Amino acid sequence: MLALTELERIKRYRSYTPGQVIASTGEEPSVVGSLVEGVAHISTLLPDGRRQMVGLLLPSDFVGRPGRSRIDYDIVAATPVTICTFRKPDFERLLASNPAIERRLLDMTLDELDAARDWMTLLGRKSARERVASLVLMIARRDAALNGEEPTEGQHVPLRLTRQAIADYLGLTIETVSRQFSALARDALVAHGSQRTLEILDLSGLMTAAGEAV
Amino acid sequence: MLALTELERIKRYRSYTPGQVIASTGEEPSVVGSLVEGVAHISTLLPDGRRQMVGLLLPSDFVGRPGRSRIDYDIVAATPVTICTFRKPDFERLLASNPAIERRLLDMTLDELDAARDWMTLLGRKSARERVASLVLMIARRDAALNGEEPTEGQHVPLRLTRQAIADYLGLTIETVSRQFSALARDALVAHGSQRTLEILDLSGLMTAAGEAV
DNA sequence: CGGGGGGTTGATTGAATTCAATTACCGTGG
DNA sequence: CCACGGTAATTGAATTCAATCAACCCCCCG
Repeated sequence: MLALTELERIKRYRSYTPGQVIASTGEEPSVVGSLVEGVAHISTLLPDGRRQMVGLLLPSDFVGRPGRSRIDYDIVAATPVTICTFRKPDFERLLASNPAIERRLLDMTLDELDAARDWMTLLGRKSARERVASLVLMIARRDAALNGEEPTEGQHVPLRLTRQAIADYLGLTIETVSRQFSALARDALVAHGSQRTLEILDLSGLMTAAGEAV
Repeated sequence: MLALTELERIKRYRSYTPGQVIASTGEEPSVVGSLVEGVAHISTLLPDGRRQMVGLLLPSDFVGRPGRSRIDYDIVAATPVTICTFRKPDFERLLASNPAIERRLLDMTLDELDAARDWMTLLGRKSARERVASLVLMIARRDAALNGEEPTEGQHVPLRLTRQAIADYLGLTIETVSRQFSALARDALVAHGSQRTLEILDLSGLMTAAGEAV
């Protein structure tokens, strides 16, 4: 691909420490690029401090908005993060000269839209128990998919999120999240592992608890 | 633009009556195109019948998913709807030959993603009162924007949605929606007009009630 | 050894749902 | 034109689920 060398020439790497703000509401985002390593949170903040996470950025995800000057959410590094960035004009030029990249970007955005809509159903209609079970399943699926596998009983699921991040993601409080994890363990659907990891004991039970068809 | 005549040649019109299903979960969507007239709802359904609306299609919105074979939500006409459609292969060919259309599609999808994320904040963190007030403001803004205006006190806002549709949109029950409308009227923020219309009495009060900064 | 962040658990409160009854609205046909 | 039937909407009372307020634990790190 012709663009690759061009791309090599204009790319730069930036690193962020956990908690560091990558972009914030109202700003013109300074970076456009691709997340190479780590996890970042996309969240919105109501005037009184309530926070809702509206997206998760993982390696290979695109960061920033082509063709838009202002964003309405915050992007914060949750772990050490490395982003491969381009300056905006360079990137715009690259886009214009290479329709395939734009096509890829459209596909990724459509996937994000689907994910956002799934999440809307969770936030609008699911109970606390269903939300927590759904999150466990989502992470288990994503992890299994990395190796081209399906989630299985016995699978160890690393959450990689604090209780506060989980609560902000699920639209709950940390106390409720904690209670629901305990309840899922009490019902023998999952077992607590060490440090933010848990084990799936009953997959179909977990799916039922998540409000999915089994 | 060269593509216009080509476009004219391959387009077809389809009409739907209120309540008619335009596309449904699991299907390969038969239509790709642009909504010309009317309102359609995008919603997801949990196995036990709970429904969440995840999007609204209005004139000029794009319907369908380029490059994806299966959708995970239902699209239903809420009013009489007309869609300008293309057959998939025709449309794919058009896309390939005309990068500008793809760019436009990307922009529209990014806007939809922003809207979905706003809605996630509403669903995850706002109270019933805030949700109802937010909806009224959203519709008032959209209506005012059609004439290039801002929402004003005295403005008559046509909701054009049944209580059930509002409830499915806001992640509430119809009873709660009804109570909150009554409460907003009791507090003199809005006044009931006839048949699914209401009048804004106190704009900044309504914004406060919606959880926005004033 | 002390302190602090993250996490769990308990008691209480409160907001929204559920269950139930009533009223308003609208098109149809007598 | 009005009575009728059905759907949509409102209102009330009881219940439920999650938030809030508060105490405590655990473990790691200084």
